[in-house]
Amino acid sequence: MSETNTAAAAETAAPHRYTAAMAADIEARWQDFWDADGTYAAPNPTGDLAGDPAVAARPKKFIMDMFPYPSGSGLHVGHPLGYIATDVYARHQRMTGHNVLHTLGFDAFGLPAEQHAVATGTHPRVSTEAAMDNMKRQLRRLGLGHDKRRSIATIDPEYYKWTQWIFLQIFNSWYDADAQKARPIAELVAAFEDGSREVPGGRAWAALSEAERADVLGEYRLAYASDAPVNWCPGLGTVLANEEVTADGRSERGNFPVFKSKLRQWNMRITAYADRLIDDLDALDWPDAIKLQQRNWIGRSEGARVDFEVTDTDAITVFTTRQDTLFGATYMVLAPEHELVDTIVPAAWPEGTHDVWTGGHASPAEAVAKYRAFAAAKSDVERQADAKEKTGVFTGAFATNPVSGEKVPVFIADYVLMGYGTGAIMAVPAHDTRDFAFARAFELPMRCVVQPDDDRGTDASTWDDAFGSYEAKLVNSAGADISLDGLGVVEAKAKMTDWLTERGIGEGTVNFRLRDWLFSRQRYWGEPFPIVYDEEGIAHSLPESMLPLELPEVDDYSPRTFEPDDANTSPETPLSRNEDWVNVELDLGDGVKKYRRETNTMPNWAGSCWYELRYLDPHNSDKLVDPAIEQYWMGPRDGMPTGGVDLYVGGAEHAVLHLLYARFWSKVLFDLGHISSAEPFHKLYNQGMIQAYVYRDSRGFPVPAAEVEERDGKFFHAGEPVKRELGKMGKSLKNAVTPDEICTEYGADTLRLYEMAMGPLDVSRPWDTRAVVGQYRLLQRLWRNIVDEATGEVTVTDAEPDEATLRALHKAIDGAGGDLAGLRFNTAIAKITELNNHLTKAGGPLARPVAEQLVLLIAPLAPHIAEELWRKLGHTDSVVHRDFPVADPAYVVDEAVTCVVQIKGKVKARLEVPPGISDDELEKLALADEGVVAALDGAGIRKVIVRAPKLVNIVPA
RNA sequence: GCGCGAGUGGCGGAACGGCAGACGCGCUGGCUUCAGGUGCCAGUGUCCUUCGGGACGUGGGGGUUCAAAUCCCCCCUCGCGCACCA
Repeated sequence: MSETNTAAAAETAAPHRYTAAMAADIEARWQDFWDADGTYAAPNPTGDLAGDPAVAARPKKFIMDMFPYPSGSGLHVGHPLGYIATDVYARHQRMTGHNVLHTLGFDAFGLPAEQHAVATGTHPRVSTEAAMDNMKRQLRRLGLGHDKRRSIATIDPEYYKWTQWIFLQIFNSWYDADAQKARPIAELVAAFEDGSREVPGGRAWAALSEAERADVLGEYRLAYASDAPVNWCPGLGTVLANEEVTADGRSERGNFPVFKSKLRQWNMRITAYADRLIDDLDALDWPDAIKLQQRNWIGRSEGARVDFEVTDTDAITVFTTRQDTLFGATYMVLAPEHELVDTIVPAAWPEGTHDVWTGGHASPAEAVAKYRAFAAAKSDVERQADAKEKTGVFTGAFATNPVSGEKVPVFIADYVLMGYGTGAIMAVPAHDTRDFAFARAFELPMRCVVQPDDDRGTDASTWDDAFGSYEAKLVNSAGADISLDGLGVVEAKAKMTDWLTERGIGEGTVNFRLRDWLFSRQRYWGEPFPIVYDEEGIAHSLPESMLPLELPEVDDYSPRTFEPDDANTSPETPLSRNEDWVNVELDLGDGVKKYRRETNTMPNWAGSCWYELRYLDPHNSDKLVDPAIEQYWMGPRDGMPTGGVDLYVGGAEHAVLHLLYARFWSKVLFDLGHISSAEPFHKLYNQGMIQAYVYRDSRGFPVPAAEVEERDGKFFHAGEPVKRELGKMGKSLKNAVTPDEICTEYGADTLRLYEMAMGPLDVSRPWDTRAVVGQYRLLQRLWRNIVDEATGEVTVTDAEPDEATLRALHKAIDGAGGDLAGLRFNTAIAKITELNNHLTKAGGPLARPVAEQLVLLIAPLAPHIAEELWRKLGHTDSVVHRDFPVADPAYVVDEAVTCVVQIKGKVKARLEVPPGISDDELEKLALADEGVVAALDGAGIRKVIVRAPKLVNIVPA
């Protein structure tokens, strides 16, 4: 259908038919009304957003979407799926006695906005604000019931003042491992001063210089600068967090290669919270898949540290989860970057060193140097690609296996990563796939120490792969001081750990895959760090009174980018070009001094780490959020021990980025007493993606989907056959459909219904513009059931509704109400449609209560038409705050139900019976039924199963 | 490779272990209309049918059960996540 057709229909059809033009008029009027009326304002218990105390006294519901990134290309119909869903849910909750907070802000700092700005030559603030205005217009057209007073944008200085404030809270805190919580750094300083805590290094606090003190504190702060290797992406000109690097070593944005580079960067000590981030998942109502992803990302491994002596003074410490296999450790591997490598390498190869081990090099020093250079030159991409081929070289050194006393060779190899564990492993080739492959390549001995449960035997040299099962018993594991033979893996681990601990050569320990969060970026479009450096280079935090530290206006905001493949480059921060801003004279409490500002900016995750809190109290200039307000909306309560947002809807792609960072910040703020909920989001729901067909021509290029014609199941564009596949919706695939065009064609209520009716919210499914008309017809029939198309007058009567109609009505109320509360919008719509079809078929004017309940029933889904009909029915208030209909149980059951009579599970007869019929009575009726008697054909009856009133199953003898 | 999740008409999808295919699209026929479109009414899983009805049917194979789309085992296909993490 085209726009002209709809317009033509409007001319020729009945003058008061529900058309796209009428929908547009109704929708615009009610959107204006809601804005003017403040219909969706949610009252706070106190402060500038306090309101009706009766509403504020209700149970609260805080319903949130993952806020959008203002993209220059605007929205397609896939974007608002989640926003419509939360809006429908919020409206239903509002109609069932809740004080509902529902709003939407913008996540507006970050790379894409900056790239767009660079590409178009406009300042990111200008292009971002234009994009936000456009998106606000598109979203308003959908009739979303947002409390607009609470909307925020992360780029507003009044917002990022508090992002900076939280950064300073984190900077000025340390993690007290004994108390298992963050505490102010001042308390640590006090403990150092009074000697209640020993200063690392053993010197007195008073004896340390200011720089030395800063270094010590840097080891404790939850936000700290360090020189650790980071992910450097020359193509983007910035460093990236681990979470922003793909599995094949490329940047998630832009797909450029990423290199490991030692650069001084800011980090957040999220690893201090690793245990709590795992443990607290249990209390959250999140999809299991997301919880699992977070658990895997944090990667908690229980195992042991073990020391292997190499020289009289040095030992290699390894982390292993298989301390039970220590007797099978036949060699060791250090990461190429391991600092011990330099000290253990001997001057010459030991007598008779295998050629495979030396790599053909004349001396260990040469071999190691060559291999290190080889490994360092590899990008992460290459390293991934080469994962199957094991490379490495012998260091010339031997270490002592502490349990067998055996001398084992020490290698360096890039399959051992410096960033995990201790950067060193004991290799047990018989029981680890990677060690097995390496041992094969380097002709190293393998010793079986866990008896395989298959028929491969205990001679590991004959095996095809390593044996890693835990369901087996230890063998060949008896030494002078300890024997594990005959023990299961679990017992053997415990025994070995105890033995190591007693000897002081190891201990049980836990390792995490999670690394600290790299928090600085070399970009312009982000929050500046509220940090300055004095002339000694010591970092100082700005006092709260100097916040917000505004992003300076600059002429050149472009990042300095490089050849994507050139690892020998280093980042340059755009802010550093701005000498006037960088060099400042400030009084930080000890007189005016010269300082240099930090010129990195925060990653775009910063603003989204805490925005739920600012929705609560968006205009508070003294506090992040008023405690009473935070307590009301976020505080722990019955059934929700951690507190948090009641429903958070968004895509699953944020499983380990935003959702992990936000949980971390919540925990720090909670520890420091600023908020009452240690978790930001109690219930998380991942909506599926709206997919779209992509049509490609013979060269594989996408052609505009709107211009494709279908003939006999084949597809053509401009006469040429094209291939159809299912993909994402978007401009690049030429298949984007915008909400604007659907609103113009049918109206926002139709769009809302269609998106909700397509299928379950959490499942992805293809968009089909042709099918939208189905929901348009529903609204037309709804309208026609209440309004005379010729006169525009309401047609309801004061006559009593008939029994069948009441039953249809109350069944729909019962079913749809439960479905809306359970986010099952597709079946809710099906039930309302069924009711409406019943009413249409019944014909004649509706009884007033039926019409009114019908309007209230559909109000959460199609709010504009509901408001209009409600007004036409003579009401002067809005449906938004009306009570959702309540089903009368007397009418929810049918007058008569169809009972099926089965013989051996196959339906043979149907009986109309009263719903209250007893099992005995039903069985008699069933056995007396003619069809049943005929089907049984005189056969005896072995058993009869009766489930009154719906089923009888007869099992013949 | 490891770990999750999903396979139901032409399509999107419904089905507390109890009538498979609700609801919608599409399609077929009819009414309205000069006509197209809109709107309205009826039909629409497959096969057979003497038009009463009957048989088969939820990716494939096995099992549990009076009864399986639903629970269990094996296999196939697709999607997602992780991926040298010791």
